[in-house]
Amino acid sequence: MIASTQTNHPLAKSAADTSLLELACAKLKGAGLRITQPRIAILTAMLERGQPTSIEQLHGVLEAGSCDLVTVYRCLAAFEEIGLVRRSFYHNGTSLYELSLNDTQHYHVVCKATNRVDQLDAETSAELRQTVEKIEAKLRERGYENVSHVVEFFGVAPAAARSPAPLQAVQR
Amino acid sequence: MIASTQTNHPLAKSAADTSLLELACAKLKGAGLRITQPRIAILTAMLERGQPTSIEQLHGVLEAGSCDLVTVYRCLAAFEEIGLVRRSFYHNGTSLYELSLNDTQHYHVVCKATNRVDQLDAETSAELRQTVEKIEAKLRERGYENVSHVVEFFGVAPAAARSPAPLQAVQR
DNA sequence: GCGTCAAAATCAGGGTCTTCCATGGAGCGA
DNA sequence: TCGCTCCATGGAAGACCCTGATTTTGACGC
Repeated sequence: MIASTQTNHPLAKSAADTSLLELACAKLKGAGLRITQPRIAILTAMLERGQPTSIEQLHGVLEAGSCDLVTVYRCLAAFEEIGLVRRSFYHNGTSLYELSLNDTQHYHVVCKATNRVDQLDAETSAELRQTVEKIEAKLRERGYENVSHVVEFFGVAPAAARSPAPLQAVQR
Repeated sequence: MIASTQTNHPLAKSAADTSLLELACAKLKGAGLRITQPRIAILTAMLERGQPTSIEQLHGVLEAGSCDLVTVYRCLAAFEEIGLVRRSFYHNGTSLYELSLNDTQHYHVVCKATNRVDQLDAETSAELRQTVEKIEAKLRERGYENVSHVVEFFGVAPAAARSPAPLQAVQR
């Protein structure tokens, strides 16, 4: 269950993260939502993680920073509502959340054994995205509104990548 | 709680369904599983439904036919294990199950408002399948085993398609 | 038919998520 | 800067979904 292995980055939040945080706050404001301490904490945690994260994991990371579990649920629901985060799934159906600040969507492979999340390579992602967007366009033609999608790959990761639990091996 | 809204198909099981049921039973046997009344009831219900169905809905349909909810859970888990059913998701993350007897996988659009499930047209499905299979092949090259995927589209269906038989919006 | 053992029923429990209500604090106007 | 107004949060309780453990039933081989 991915214990509290999260590496506490000793380095301060990078400048890039900070600007992304501001972007996220702007989105919040734009949607008429308030900018509060817990929300900033959640967004910061997601930025630092940089990969799909379960609510449980998020709350674990935030424990030091004081934020109720219920609040995490509510915030993520709100964020999803306004399109600030995207939801994906583990193999067993648990929800994962990921920031969607830059509009390029990433696609993932989730290890069925360890729940480690890896990304598809850029070229493959691009091709997939193209196909998916074409389909979404067709759906809109058929009259569907507010179209979205979930694409997720699962598999048992090769032992080499699985064993050392490097976590964070993959980031944007 | 999904009232007894399920349409009791007045028509008897079609011949096609019967032969598919036999095929499913053969798969069960092949996997070393026994053929039991509840399992047949579940399979029959899924065949009649012919589209992704939640466990709750399945149990609702089966109520007349006497099958415990726990049994439905376990049977579907067993079926998924041997590849007899495929799992997909609602927009809210609830699991849906669908028989996968013929090896051509269907892709769906789920209405965010009513949870009605619709299929993509054949051509689009085929194109998508091709892309996805290519990606899965790449993943296997990278060392992933037991590769699978979930692809799901969501949207608010056009009113025309939405109004008839709104099939109980599932709330959590 | 009979025995064996997997599968189903039943009961109970854990964990996840939601709801409720009182309180706090962000944002806004004066 | 101050105070007001709601939205957001915290905390606890509880609903719901799913899973184990154990007993009972019944499918299958002989």
